[in-house]
Amino acid sequence: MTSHENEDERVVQVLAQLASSGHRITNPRRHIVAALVAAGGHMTAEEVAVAVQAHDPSVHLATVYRTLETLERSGVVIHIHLGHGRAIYHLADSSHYHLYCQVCGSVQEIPQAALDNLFATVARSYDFEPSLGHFAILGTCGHCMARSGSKGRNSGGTSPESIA
Amino acid sequence: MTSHENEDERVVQVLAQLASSGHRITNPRRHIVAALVAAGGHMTAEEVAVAVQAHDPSVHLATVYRTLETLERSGVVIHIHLGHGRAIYHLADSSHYHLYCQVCGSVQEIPQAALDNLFATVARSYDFEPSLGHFAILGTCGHCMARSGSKGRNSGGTSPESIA
DNA sequence: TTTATTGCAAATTATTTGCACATCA
DNA sequence: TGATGTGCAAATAATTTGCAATAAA
Repeated sequence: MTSHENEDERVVQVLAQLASSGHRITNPRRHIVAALVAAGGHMTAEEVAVAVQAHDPSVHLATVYRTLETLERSGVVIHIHLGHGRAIYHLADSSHYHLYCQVCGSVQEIPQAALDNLFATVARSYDFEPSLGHFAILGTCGHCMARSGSKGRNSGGTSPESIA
Repeated sequence: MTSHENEDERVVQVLAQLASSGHRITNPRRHIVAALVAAGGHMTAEEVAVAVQAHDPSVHLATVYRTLETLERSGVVIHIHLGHGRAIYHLADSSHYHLYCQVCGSVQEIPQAALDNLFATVARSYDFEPSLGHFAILGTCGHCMARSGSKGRNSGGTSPESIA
């Protein structure tokens, strides 16, 4: 029950920040924030809708999209793209990047600092400021790598035979 | 005119590879390949269609999509996602990553080798094999960076105040 | 000939929008 | 009360698919 209380607290926090951004606190918004907090992570808009509708079936998917956008503009939610059109949303508590396994669909988070060097290199060498924050890094996780007999089907060719 | 001849040659090469993959050489396919070669780079499916239709208006967008997929399966074309749903296609001649400026929409290519070391590090640390090949690295190019008075609106937070 | 390809229209998927009604501050 | 938010249905945008007609090998 303690985690439950923590969750409730977090919900209140988020709603407070929403309110302080000049937005109203409504029932759909309460449910949507609660769903995000409960999931503790990555959800598609539709997954949010399903979770919310378990509590209140009248909440419409369009409202979920609009609320998610509002939450994002208020800085409490972030969305990233996993590739083929679908976006996933999560609370903006920690700054991290996402490693998305194209094989099993798992999402691993890595601290932003992990890629600082990479970004610095790109910025320096190519006069370009990367912002992977809203984008996942696609690839294959170790699990799937092992399963497929070290024969990664990775669509790019990160493999040895890079033609450079 | 020399570059024209080179282009023609390249078109023949690509069509040959397509044929050797067991596919038929048709008029739409000739035009589509020619468009990709002429553009020398990144095009959306619709841009390809427009270019093709300048030569033969009867070629349908659906055919462009199907041909692009066929070309990709034959290994002569690659597509990457720039973010919001749109995919871009290009010939698979050189292995490179794409730096996509979210502000002006420009795409800069960087050789794959440039980031290999860094990615290898990620792979080692997180047991994950990235394949940015089919994905662009989003961010802001130097131009737009300067234009916006060093006040990057980059959605992630690549900025100093990383919360780690 | 006979199987791959094409054109066209209709279907999908993910998301957005117009609008009249409901509701929060 | 009066602006903000909501449900619903319809609109988009990008891409895919069924199918009968067409063309390559």
